[in-house]
Amino acid sequence: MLELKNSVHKTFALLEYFTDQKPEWGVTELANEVGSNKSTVFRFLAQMQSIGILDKDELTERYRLGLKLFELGNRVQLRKAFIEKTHPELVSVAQNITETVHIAVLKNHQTFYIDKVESPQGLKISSTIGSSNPAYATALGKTLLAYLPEEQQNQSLDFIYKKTKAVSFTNKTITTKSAMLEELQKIKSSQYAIDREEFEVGLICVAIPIFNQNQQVVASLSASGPANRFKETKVKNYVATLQQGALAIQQKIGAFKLL
Amino acid sequence: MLELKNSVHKTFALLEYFTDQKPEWGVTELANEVGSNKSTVFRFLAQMQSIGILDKDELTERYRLGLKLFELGNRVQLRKAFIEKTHPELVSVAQNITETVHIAVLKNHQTFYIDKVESPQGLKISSTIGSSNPAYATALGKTLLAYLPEEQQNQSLDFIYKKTKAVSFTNKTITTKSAMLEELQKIKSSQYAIDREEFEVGLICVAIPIFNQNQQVVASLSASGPANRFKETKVKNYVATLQQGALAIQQKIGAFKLL
DNA sequence: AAGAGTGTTTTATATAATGAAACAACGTTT
DNA sequence: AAACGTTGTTTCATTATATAAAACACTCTT
Repeated sequence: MLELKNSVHKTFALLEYFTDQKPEWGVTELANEVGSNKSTVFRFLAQMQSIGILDKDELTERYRLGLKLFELGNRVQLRKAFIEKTHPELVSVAQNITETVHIAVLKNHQTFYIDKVESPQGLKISSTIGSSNPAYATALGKTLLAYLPEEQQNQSLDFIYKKTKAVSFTNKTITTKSAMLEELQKIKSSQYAIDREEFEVGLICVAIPIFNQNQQVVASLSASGPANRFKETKVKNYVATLQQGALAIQQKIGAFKLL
Repeated sequence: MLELKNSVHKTFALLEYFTDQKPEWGVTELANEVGSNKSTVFRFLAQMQSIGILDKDELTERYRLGLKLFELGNRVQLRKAFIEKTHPELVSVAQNITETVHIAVLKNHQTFYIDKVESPQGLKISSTIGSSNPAYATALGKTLLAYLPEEQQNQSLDFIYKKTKAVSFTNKTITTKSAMLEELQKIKSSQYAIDREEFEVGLICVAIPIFNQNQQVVASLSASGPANRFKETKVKNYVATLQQGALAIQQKIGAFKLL
């Protein structure tokens, strides 16, 4: 707060504190957290409340993200142009596979979840649209990396393995650039990626690339669920269904430019 | 711009210009539109771009809403707590009826669309999640008004018909408070609302209230489509299906507090 | 080669943001 | 019931940031 130069940064820095884990904040509470003055934080929150960006809970007197933000988020062209076209395909793939289906893009070297359709089954993966996971530890991310132009791919891998530290989430996580390069080759030859508990123990994910008209990867489509439901034979069927879905999506999006 | 007191207002006022109709803006263009200085607008846009709230198109050099905003919008608890629970029900209702299904709440005396599932048929209604329509001209809005506590209902109707001017969208639009009061009575006795071309010629919409545990209306569920597909007999079936869906949703949301 | 558009940077000036302190309105504790 | 410890909110002199005109850099068009 203190160090941030301008109000735009401050405004959105404050909004960042409203997470799924902590969706509600009081004035004093938030001021202590950000290390800023009570009255300063109060002004920001009150100003955002007055235009609907924040709501104030009448009972608890605490602030939370408001409908205006929801409205703005839904105006983002990504959602309008992309999700509205692709969502029905996710639904039909999910019905076919009966596992949770995700569609994601690469953003800042991370897997950025754009949309999902949840498995009808009780045991399923919980994820958040609009959030990110490390690309090197998910099938979606590996797919997106695999089909990147060589130069870009190299930049991404250097960022992941050189500039930052690739954390080991499980003992199966791929933690070196050379191992990942090998893996990406495999993915390209088999046309799909699989993540066998590389991110979370017990979780398996299968992913397929989605190309635009110019044969560039723009997104990735996946099915994920508990390990016991992803036996070899089933995976083959899943891949086939995902490929059908990816094809249908490609035809719908045409030359769509994502980022 | 000139008149706005603080940066928070200015920031979001600028974002408001990025609509579905005009999703991309150049610096000079936007500065002229808002009647403000070029360099001031530039700073705001550049600052928002630096944190991902805006993206700059590499080719056109123009700004548009960015992924960060999409991310923030998806964090709004409304979406997380409400839509994720209710969406599957919308899907099954839509499959049953084969028309576009909407769920909406009342916000600032308007019908605020939270979620939708589109009709598989070619001819269908296009609407935008996160946008609003006048409550007095839609079945969704009329349902939401009908079940409001008397005092609140009166306030809303006064706002709609006294403080502001109720526009006539078609010759069937209800444009007086007394006529609307009558209509709301009808809705309460029949348990559903219908909009026969009151908002748009050729468009019919049927809506059902959704109550929380305390018997308060929290949302409304609707099916809408072209007039020729909404004959009397079909409407009865639609209402029955919608009521089933509303019931299922009510059980899922419990005491959920919306606004 | 000049002109008319862009987006961007610079700068003195004007304006808004800041934070300590005081206040109000709660519960809780003494 | 009075004192205390919490909240959220308001005030105001001080400080720092936002502002807009002008200049600049760049890309098309003429």
